[in-house]
Amino acid sequence: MTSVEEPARPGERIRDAARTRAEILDVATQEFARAGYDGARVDEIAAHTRTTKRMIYYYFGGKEQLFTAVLERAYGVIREAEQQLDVDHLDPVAAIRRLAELTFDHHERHPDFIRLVSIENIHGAEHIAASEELGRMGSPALDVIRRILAAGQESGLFTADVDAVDLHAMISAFCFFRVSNRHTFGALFGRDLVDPAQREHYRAMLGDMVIAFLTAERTAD
Amino acid sequence: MTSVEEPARPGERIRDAARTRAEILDVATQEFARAGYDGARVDEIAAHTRTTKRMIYYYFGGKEQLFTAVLERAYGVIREAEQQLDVDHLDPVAAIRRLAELTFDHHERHPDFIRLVSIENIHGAEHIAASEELGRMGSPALDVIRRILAAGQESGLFTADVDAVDLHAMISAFCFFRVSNRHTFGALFGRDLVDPAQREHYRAMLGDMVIAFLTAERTAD
DNA sequence: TCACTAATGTACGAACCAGTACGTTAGCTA
DNA sequence: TAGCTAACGTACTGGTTCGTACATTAGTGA
Repeated sequence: MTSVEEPARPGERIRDAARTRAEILDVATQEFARAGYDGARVDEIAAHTRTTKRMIYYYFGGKEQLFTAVLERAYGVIREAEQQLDVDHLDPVAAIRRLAELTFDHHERHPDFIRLVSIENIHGAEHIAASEELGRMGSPALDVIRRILAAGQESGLFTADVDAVDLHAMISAFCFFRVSNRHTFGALFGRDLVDPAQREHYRAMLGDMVIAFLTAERTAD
Repeated sequence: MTSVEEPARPGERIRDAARTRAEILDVATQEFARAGYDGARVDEIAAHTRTTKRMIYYYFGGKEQLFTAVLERAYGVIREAEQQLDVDHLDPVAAIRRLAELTFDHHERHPDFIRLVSIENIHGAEHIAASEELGRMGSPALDVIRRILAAGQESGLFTADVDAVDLHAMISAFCFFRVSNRHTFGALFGRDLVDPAQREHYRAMLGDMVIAFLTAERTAD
């Protein structure tokens, strides 16, 4: 995230709206991800900031809107990563694998994002619904998938006639679950899905799974 | 769940420890699944019960232990379903598909269970760790998968040499995500993954995916 | 340089909420 | 049938937590 670090001279009151706002967002992201929406404490967020609780209400209006802003930024980050993806020079099989790995890597690097999304789902995605920004912005990943699928299906490489949204769900499911359910899965089955030593194993497994699905001979249709 | 419905004659105080305990568990399951751990209100649980808050503390000790008891029962339900599964008469391919469908069906029928597990993950699976019962009981599904995999790999039908835990993770990921992330996914991509009209579609997709993965020709090894 | 406003800080209130002290009664058993 | 205990109810408390009223100052534009 875009953490702001400025040498705060003690006793001096420096005014910087953008910095204060950004700092609140940074800390709020951590706190919400740590404890969930209701478990998060506004006072705790303020305490980890160089400003006071008053500023949270000044800039965001309330806990609810703060969480929405946190979500907006977190989704913005993954969208940026997706936009940077360039797979037009790859053949469909390699392109799909690359895309899947991007999702895999992003989810692994941003467990806070995963937690925020889990939390938002517990609350019925009401903050996304309340956010204009989140409704507006589409998904670059979906566009990429659409193009790869079209190419793969046209060339006959891909036998499955899935649509982009479903394929995105399949990829996301694997990547998301690995991080989101790490703790219960580990406690129940004694295997840490996010163990760094197993990282390449699962990354390959995801690619193999998606490619196998897309290229399998259909027995009967 | 095992809801208990007894005609409560008004003004009369009927004593039934088992019924009271079960009723608290029923209501607590709903309340925790609805609002998350910190969002859930002990008073609210009590209010939807024919008894009082005092009884929650009498039987369970506290909010924390109540949530643990709720989790224990929820996991018990899926374990029972898994134990009923009999796939020994099926060939490996059909057997794996049947097992995947069992998970699919259970997750779809028990969204509360999914929410509880999501909530438990937000809290680092600390309640599972604190529960003797949950640590003790293994997973019948894993045993089944192990047997099917062994048969499939021996007969040469399965080319992938996955292990049971990983395959279980793959199946669970798809089934879990579909329910757990229903709201954010729906809000962002405009597709309801739990739409009844799409049920068979996703159920087949899951089976196709798993079978394709297990039976794909490996290009290089 | 003066005045105005955006930005910030302090102190507090009102509601909420987990947990408990204390009192009561149903139903079993000796 | 007496008495004992498991099962239950009422009423309250102490701490917490979101939110705000009110006061203050930094920086900017006229």
